[in-house]
Amino acid sequence: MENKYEVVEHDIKEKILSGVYKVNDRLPTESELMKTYNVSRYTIRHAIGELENDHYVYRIQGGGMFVDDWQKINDAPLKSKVIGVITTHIADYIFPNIIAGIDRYISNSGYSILISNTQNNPEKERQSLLKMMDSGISGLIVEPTQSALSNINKDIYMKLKDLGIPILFINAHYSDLEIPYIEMNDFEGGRIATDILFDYGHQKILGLFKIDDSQGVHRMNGYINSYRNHSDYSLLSEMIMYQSSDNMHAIFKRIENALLMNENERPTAILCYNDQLAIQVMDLVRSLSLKIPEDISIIGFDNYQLSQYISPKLTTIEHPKEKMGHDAGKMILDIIEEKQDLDNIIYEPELIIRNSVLKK
Amino acid sequence: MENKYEVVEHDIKEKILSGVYKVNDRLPTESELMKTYNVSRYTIRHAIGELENDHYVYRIQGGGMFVDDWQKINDAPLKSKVIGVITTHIADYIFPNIIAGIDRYISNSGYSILISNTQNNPEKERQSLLKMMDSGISGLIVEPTQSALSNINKDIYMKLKDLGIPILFINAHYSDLEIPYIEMNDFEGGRIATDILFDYGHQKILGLFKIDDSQGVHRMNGYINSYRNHSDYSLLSEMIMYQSSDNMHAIFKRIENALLMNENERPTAILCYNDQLAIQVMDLVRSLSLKIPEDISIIGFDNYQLSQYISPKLTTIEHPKEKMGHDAGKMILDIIEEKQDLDNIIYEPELIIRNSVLKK
DNA sequence: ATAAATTTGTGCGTATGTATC
DNA sequence: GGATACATACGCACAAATTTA
Repeated sequence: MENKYEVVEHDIKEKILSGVYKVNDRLPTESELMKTYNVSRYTIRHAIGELENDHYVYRIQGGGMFVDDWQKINDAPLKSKVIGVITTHIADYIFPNIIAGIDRYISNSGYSILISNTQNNPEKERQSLLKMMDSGISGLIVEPTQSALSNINKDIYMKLKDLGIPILFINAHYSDLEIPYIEMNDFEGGRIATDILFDYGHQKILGLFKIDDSQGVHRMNGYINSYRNHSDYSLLSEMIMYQSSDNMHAIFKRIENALLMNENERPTAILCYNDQLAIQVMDLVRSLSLKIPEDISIIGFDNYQLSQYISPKLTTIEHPKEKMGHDAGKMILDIIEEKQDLDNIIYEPELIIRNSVLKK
Repeated sequence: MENKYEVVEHDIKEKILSGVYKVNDRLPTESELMKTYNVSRYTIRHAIGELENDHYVYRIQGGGMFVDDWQKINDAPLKSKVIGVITTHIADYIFPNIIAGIDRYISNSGYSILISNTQNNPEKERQSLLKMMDSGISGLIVEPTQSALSNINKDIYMKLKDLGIPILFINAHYSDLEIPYIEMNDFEGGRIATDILFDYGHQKILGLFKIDDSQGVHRMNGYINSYRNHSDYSLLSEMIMYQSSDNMHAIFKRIENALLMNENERPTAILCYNDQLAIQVMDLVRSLSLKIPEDISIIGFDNYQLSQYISPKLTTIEHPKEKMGHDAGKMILDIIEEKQDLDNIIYEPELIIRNSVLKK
């Protein structure tokens, strides 16, 4: 049999849940409830006390009793309104802009960002994924680590899908997972960057590509495609591929060797995997007493903020950054709320012409 | 005054916490407690009821009252290993470096960062704090918003302290809260930056200060202090104070007017609140066909990454950024794990001399 | 195995304290 | 200041579960 206080408790709780009493509505006074249910004041207080513990009611001495924000408080531990974001770096390069774009969108819906970085290490990516899984996130945005290599964390991604946590990849994706993604058309970017160099009369174009992420591979393939359309030269001698695990000192030594060839043999332009590399290469070129762009033209990728402040200003391929973050935030919330997968987004590249390329 | 039931509650709770009553020990019966504390049964039941809600005690009808496994239950929500970080911006200026420094330290201990920004708006700071409170974070690092103005969120900070969530301020602190902080010695920074301009022979130094955060106020006071030591000129005509809510167009107009005075009257140097402002001011100076540093010398604050890439390279006061983040991460984990407050950290300023200041 | 004693749970009446309107 | 409403507190009675004789 239900106790008296339980009858009162359940009846009032039912009225709150069904909307008869809405959030911050004032409940009847204790005296009124005593008459309504024909019980003592103790019983009313006991019943309301239970509801107060469960955060359905709050009481103000002298003021009255009110309906608490039970939906928010009860949902909080389940639907924490947190989006996990895993990127290779947090503070460097274009990542702050991407993260800011995500934040700009999702914070309007009351979401926060739980951030973690992988430092380009798949083992760290794994640890980040496990942490995210424990943290009760509502969705996850990941920039894959070494996306061109085999994906050691497939099991975790599958597990997250099983748990009903939507995932979205940005910048690149693992081809063996059916997970939506937002990225650049990097192949096309590599192609048009190389095309413009050929159009400007360059014939030997050194390509520098990091090939453990798929951006680098696609950019390289675009470069190769353009090269095949414009030139008879063998590619191999004019392309340097590297992985993030490589000793960068040795890579720069190889670039230096290419630049130290005699004037007829050496490249007149360098296509760099990204702006970060391009800025380092510019320092190297200058240290060899070569001028940019008179002796060597340089193109980068991503339109890193610094690119327009260095001298000469760097010609580069645009990366949407903030917009990508914004779109990623929108897409992950759409998936969370509509529970439906949406189409991938691919941005077409756009060349930003500045002063690091010479028209011959 | 403490109510009777609170006296009983606290006394029993203290005995549980101190180990007089251990987990699953049987407590004295209600009758015994009535005699011990010389109160009614109602009061005993009220006291024990509170302890039951907080999971310090469980009761078995007919069986007795026992000590609950309070350590496990109370620690569970704290186990989230997440540090909240609230800053004015996420992607801009020096904040990515600070955040990266925090991450570098705390990720080694398995912690993640839950990030939120205030866009320099105290109301947004409030929302961020409330979100953090709901998210079960273990600690909180906050860069105060408009720290020189009255703090509308004191109640939330107090609540967080009550919940046992350690808080740490960086860059500035609210003076009406006893919460540890890590910041620059901004007064000294303002002083030495102004000193060097006087040492270099400048006599009229325009000071530009944002005064709704305490960094700006301290830098301004350092400037004033140096000015008093070096000059007879009235300060007021050579100092512009503004708040983030001000129309920056109007502020720049005032700077322009100061620069358009005839050569004997106009300032020969400008001390800028931070590098971000300094870079904008440099554009303004150039647009008036004045040369830096030949006509106008400029000093900023914070050693923003861009400062060494622009032309001329900006002379500025160092801001530790990554180190501050790192130290903040270490301090918040120390507080969490050792449960003891530590001393504040104040970094002494260091002048970085580049090319934006002329020795006259 | 049963009954009695013990202990907590439910419930009422009353009185006084204190915050709000 | 007065009326109202929630908070604390005491005493009593009976119910229900457990322990003990």
